Amino acid sequence: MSPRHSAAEAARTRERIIERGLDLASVEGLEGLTIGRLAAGLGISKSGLLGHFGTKQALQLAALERAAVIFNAEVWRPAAGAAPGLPRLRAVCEAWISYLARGVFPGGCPFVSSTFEQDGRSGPVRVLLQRQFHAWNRRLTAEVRTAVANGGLPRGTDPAQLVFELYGVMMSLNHAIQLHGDDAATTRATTAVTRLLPREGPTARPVRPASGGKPAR
Amino acid sequence: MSPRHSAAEAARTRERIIERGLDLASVEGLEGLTIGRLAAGLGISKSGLLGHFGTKQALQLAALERAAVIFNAEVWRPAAGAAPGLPRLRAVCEAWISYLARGVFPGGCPFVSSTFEQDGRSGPVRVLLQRQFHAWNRRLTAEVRTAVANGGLPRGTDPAQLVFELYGVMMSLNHAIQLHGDDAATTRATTAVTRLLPREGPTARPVRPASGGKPAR
DNA sequence: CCTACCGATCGGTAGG
DNA sequence: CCTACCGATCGGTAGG
Repeated sequence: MSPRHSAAEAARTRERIIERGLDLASVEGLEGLTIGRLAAGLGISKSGLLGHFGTKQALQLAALERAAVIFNAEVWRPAAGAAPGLPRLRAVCEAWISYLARGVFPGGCPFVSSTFEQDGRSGPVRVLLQRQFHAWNRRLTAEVRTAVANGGLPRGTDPAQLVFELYGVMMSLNHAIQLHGDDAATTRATTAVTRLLPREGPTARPVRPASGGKPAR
Repeated sequence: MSPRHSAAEAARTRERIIERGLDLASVEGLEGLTIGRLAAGLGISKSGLLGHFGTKQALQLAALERAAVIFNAEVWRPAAGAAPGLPRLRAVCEAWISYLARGVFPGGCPFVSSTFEQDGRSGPVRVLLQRQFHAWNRRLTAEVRTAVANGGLPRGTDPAQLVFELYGVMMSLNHAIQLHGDDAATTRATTAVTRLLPREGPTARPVRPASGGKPAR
């Protein structure tokens, strides 16, 4: 009657696969997340591993979903207690920088590695990545709008512009750490964020479209 | 006496391989630059292709060297005629944005795709990438110093900080174009550069380390 | 969860 | 530049 392995054991194995797979993907990319290598690293057979997901693609999707959970726990949750608007934005960026600087994943942020790997492809993996970036975009943009509404950021601030620049800071930081091992970049990222999200409030120069350029949306 | 194919013909074939290989690498990454696929696309045999380079790694290195030549022609050369310092920096950034927006490579800037693919690996390809980024860093940093010296940028500007942030703008732009097909990001990149490299000169707020942070070198 | 296997593709070599 | 081939590894399946 009882199976050789309980459902709970099977679920735990599945967790281990995703965890290890995500670490592997952060280093080797979602394509380098090969079933054979992952199975060998876990001490199980390829078919045993594949039984949990069916296809490599399903494993890739599961790894991305898990990455989102961890990113949320590392970057959003620590900031959730801060006051809405500018304080929360600053807390998010601080946690974001810390997440990159501490090397939560051995190969850096898996979303960064994955996006530049997958952007030339098509299919469900790319689509999921797009949706995940969009979701994070919306969250940040909404928080910027709140900051503008409650006076934390100057009127005239372009939310999409600010989010675009914050992304840049984080990608540049990820790059500096991963390619050059340059820990001084952490300080630079903090400096850049401080200038984008000034403490001083409404008297600071607003982040808005350049005069002459047509406003974005 | 005369070989079946002249040295000139062989050299032209080599050029075609590198050209096509670089396009392929910008989409699939330097690892996805497989000999079989590239050979099939060019209508030659795998061994015929490999004869020009010996190993896949040598092909990858040749592709990266070629990428640097093209990047230089696209981004540095158009700006070389501008006055040293701030005008040249602005011209470089304009050309850089244009290079990304025009889609000179089908998969975006090959240095961006490659750096996030290779940063978890080791070996000559990663080392070359590091050297290429360092060389470009030095060039930009020197130009920033010139701008500070001749009054184009405010005293107290931290060159490494400014270069760090310019990289971020370009990576964010590459990401927005390649993953989201978001052409509005081009305007945002221009806006960000305009704020980092102000027209107004010495009265603008300097890009320097945040107070409290130790100055970066 | 396993062993045993499939066809396809990988980088690379031998020999011409 | 070619054909013909190598061992290794890929994602995945059959059958238990």
